[in-house]
Amino acid sequence: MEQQQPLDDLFAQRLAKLQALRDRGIDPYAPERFDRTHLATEILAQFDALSESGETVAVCGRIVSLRVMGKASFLHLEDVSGRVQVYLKLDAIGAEQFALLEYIDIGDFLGVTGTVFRTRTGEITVQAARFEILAKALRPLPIGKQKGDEQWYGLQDVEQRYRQRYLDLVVNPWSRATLLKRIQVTREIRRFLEDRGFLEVETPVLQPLAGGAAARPFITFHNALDTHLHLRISLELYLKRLVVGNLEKVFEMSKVFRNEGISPRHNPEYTLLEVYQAYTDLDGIMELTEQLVYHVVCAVAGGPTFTYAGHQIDVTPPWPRVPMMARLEECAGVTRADFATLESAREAGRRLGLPMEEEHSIGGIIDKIFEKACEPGLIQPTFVVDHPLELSPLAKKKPGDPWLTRRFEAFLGAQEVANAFSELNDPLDQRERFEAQQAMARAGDQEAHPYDEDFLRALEHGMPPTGGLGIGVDRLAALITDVPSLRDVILFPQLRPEK
RNA sequence: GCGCCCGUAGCUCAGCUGGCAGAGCAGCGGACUCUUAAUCCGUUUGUCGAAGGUUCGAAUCCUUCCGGGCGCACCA
Repeated sequence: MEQQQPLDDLFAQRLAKLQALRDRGIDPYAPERFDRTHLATEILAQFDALSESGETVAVCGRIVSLRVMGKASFLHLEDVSGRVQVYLKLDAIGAEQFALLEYIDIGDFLGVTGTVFRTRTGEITVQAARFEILAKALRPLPIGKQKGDEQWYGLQDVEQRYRQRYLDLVVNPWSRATLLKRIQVTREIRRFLEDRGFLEVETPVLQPLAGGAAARPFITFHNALDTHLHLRISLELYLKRLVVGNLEKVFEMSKVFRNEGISPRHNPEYTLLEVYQAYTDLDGIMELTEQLVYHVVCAVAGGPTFTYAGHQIDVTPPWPRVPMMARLEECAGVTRADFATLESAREAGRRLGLPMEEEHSIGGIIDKIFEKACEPGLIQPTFVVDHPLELSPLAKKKPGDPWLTRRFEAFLGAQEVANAFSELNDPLDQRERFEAQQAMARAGDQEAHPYDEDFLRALEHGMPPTGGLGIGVDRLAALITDVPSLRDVILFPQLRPEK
């Protein structure tokens, strides 16, 4: 802000233009509103009627191209809908306005009033009767030039695209389209759930204990309370408290925070959807999940199929259900007997060429083997069901087989997009699970679930049978939009701070 | 955290077996009243990511650091 470094030439030139405008009594930052009659694409769509009636239209937007000639000029204005060409002719706008063109640049905002016509070369164009500078840009817009589908120059630098996303949005239509689709994904999720009577709720981001998932939290400090607080890593435990409170059908779609590495598949803060429905079970949640994803894909992709990484993926329900252990035997040749003891489990992992030195839990080994051996093949939507108890401290045990739980993970494009279970509502069992997690924590597992006495108290007041669902919204959006990195569907992905 | 790759003008990029830092676009000046990658004439622009080293001489070679991308690890 207070930097006294000499401004570079481009900036100085534009400051001079700003001053020149002000010297003529025009302050580009003075206008507060411009009442447009049509968006750019509306001009194009309604051309016949507009040109026939000869009515006056008013359009506004950012200048994205500018071709100045001696006594006539063309430019393109871009607004939220698209682009429309504007024709400025000396005879039509007068010498005084025409002279102002000298102080206008690509990137400035302009409001134009005029009539609609078609140029000799066929482009629908607004011929200006007058124009108004609505705001000036002091820095250059790194916009490419465009002819048909081809694009020259533009903004390629990945870091700049993420740090200065506003430039990416102005300059790269494909990036804007992707991000708008991501916004559409969250909107359609809300619409789907609200239409089915789910209440959208907000629960604490700052929590005394961060539970509901296996992950390392961010820890912050509250001065007045003189206490450390954790940024939430999931939404689960507070939403279940609301089910205890008879809200029955709730969801939250909001940020959670995990203190882990950053990669194309991981952002430290990401958008998680969690849904809880009382009086339904895992199978009810499977149907809900299928219908939800089907609805979102149809709305965003225009039909039940989309392409991801070269695969055509069809999300039309129903999706196949496969038990986790059966799948493991199929693609890794391991059975439950291999997981009888920690040592035999490690041995099974080593047979498959996986490093096992760090592994200290059977569940962790099962998870790792599944991830390496089975996930790559799960391209079409698939429910993997019946996860081992050790991996699932918040899920009900499977009746008749307490080694397993009533849980599923939904895979799509070889990625886990949903995780759900019949929620454990037995407070005594839940207490035992927390104790087991505590033992794992003592054994060195930094991501073991914390012992949450307050949550147990809520369960002890009684929670109805409930099905719960979690969906990583960013990953779902990345799949539907066929982008390789989460950063492409997050407006401002996390980067190391500059300097 | 580890490994590999990248960083040159406002933008997109050449230059990299060491020898005067370049092109197109943007900008600036001029011509041009239907252009559209406007065209034509002229022209400016650099801490070559930073610091140090080798060398008569470094954008180029070496070291360290900063920032980014990808892979691995952790995870969703």
